[in-house]
Parts: sequence; C-alpha cells; structure tokens
Amino acid sequence: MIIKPTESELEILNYLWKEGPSTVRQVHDFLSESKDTGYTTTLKLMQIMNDKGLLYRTENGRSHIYVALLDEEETQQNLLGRFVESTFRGSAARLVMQALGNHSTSKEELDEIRALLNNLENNRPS
Amino acid sequence: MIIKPTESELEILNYLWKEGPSTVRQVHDFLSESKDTGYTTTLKLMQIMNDKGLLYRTENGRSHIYVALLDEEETQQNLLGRFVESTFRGSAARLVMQALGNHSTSKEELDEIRALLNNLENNRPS
DNA sequence: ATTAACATACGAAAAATATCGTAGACAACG
DNA sequence: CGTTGTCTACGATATTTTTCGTATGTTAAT
Repeated sequence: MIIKPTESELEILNYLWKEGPSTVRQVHDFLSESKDTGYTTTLKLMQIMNDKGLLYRTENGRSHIYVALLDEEETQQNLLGRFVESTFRGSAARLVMQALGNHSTSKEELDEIRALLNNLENNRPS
Repeated sequence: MIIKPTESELEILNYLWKEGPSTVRQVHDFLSESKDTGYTTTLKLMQIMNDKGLLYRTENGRSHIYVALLDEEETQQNLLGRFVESTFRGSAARLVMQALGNHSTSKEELDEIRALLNNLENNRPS
C-alpha cells in the first residue's frame, strides 16, 4: 500500500510515532505550540486519518486514543524516494551532499555516516 | 524570498534547470511522457509561474521562451530544509543514512561523499 | 482564400486539503 | 439542578492546486 500522507497528516504521525498512543487533545496541544489552528481542525484531521486507515483508535471513556498504523521507517523511506525524485531528479548522492553541507551535524553522526559508507563500499556488488 | 513551488511547478522547474530556456511545447512534451495531462494545463501552469515570478519569458515569434528565475541549489536547499524538518523531525543525519542505505549509489558518488565528510570533520568549529 | 496546425489568454470547474462552527453527550462542580 | 468544560460528530466553507474548454490570433500549406 503506497500512501502519501499530507503535510498536516505527517505532523500528526510524527507526534504519534514519537510519543506513542495519544488523544486528540495531546496532539493538538503539541501542534498548537507551533501552529495556529483550532481544536476541531486537529480532531477532524485525525478522524479523517482514521477513516483512511492511517490511524487506529480505541475508546477511552468519552475520548479516543489514537495510534499510528503506518510504519515510521517505511513511510519515511517512501517519502524520501519521492522527494529525491522530485527535488533532486533522482540523485540521492546530491541530496546527501546538500544535506551534509548545510545542516550542522555532530561528529558522532558524521562518524556513523562514514561507517555506513565504508560498509556500503565493501558490500558493493562489484 | 522564501518560495515553495508546488509539486507540478517543481516538475517544470526541473526541466528548465536541466534543459535551459524552453517553450511550453518542449516542457509539455517531456512532462507528458510520464504524466497524462493536456497542453493547456502545462501552459496555464507556466503562465501562473510567470505571474508569480518563478519564471521569466520572452517573446519568440508566436510563442514564448521561458526561463527559471529561481536558483536551483537555493531552491533545493529550501525544500530540503522543510523536508528534513517534516519527515525526519530535523535530523539530517537520519535522512542521509536512509538515503544512502536504500538507494543505489555509485562508487564515485560514495567517494565524493566521503571526501565531503572528511572535509567537514576537519573544518569543524571546536 | 480556405483549412489545418499550433500559439496564447483566460475564465471556470474539479480535486485535494485544511479550517471551522455548531450541535449533542456526558461528567464534574457549584 | 443548572452551569461549565471537554468530548465527538459532521456539515459547510475556505484555500490551494490542478485541469480543462473555448475564444482568438497567426502561420503555412493546399
């Protein structure tokens, strides 16, 4: 199943991935720190996501608890693929270079990446 | 000026960045290889982009020649920033790892990236 | 000169997303 | 009990993006 969560949906998914099962209230409180939008907007979005099968919910008293049904890594991989395609015309290398060049990345992270690089190169199919 | 070209606009920009100044016909012929959309749709999009200031055009007989006014790298940088934020919650390193891990990248490209890494590490502040 | 091919202009509709208001339920509290 | 606060449901509207039809002009060939 190839799904493309919208921008807003992704914000919600990110919260759920990070914080685990949550109520609309929790999601909304978090989102509204950086966004100026009403409670019912978040509610409606999550209801729609539930209808679409992006979220699953269980009753909890008079409110609901929502869980992300999409796998985080898989979704990121999906979106990344599209993004590389649409923004870097398919060149992952160019994306990586721009990403490294312009974001501050810690030494530890750089080392991790280097390790990954070596790994890739060694296991390269000739 | 922070601009966010839409998906369709980006397709057009990509063509213009790659092929240089072009007519609507050229852009459309290319796009319609992978997309099923009418000529006037592409035309309208490019007219709108012209109005928005994303493109510039000059007369050429009875047709127009369009040029991208946005800088390619700058735009990519912009979009990349948003993308890292929205999809990887700000972690460029995680994005890079996923990108390298799942896309086939040539040895040459990997070497280039490695060189960049070394460079970054040496010029690291503190 | 008439027709066919191809251009732009532009209004308008369709489609996809996002936002909100209002109604109805229900619990807690004075 | 009645008021207040907090839920969900859900229709309706707003906004953004995409798509297209039609009018109109211009060139080129028959």
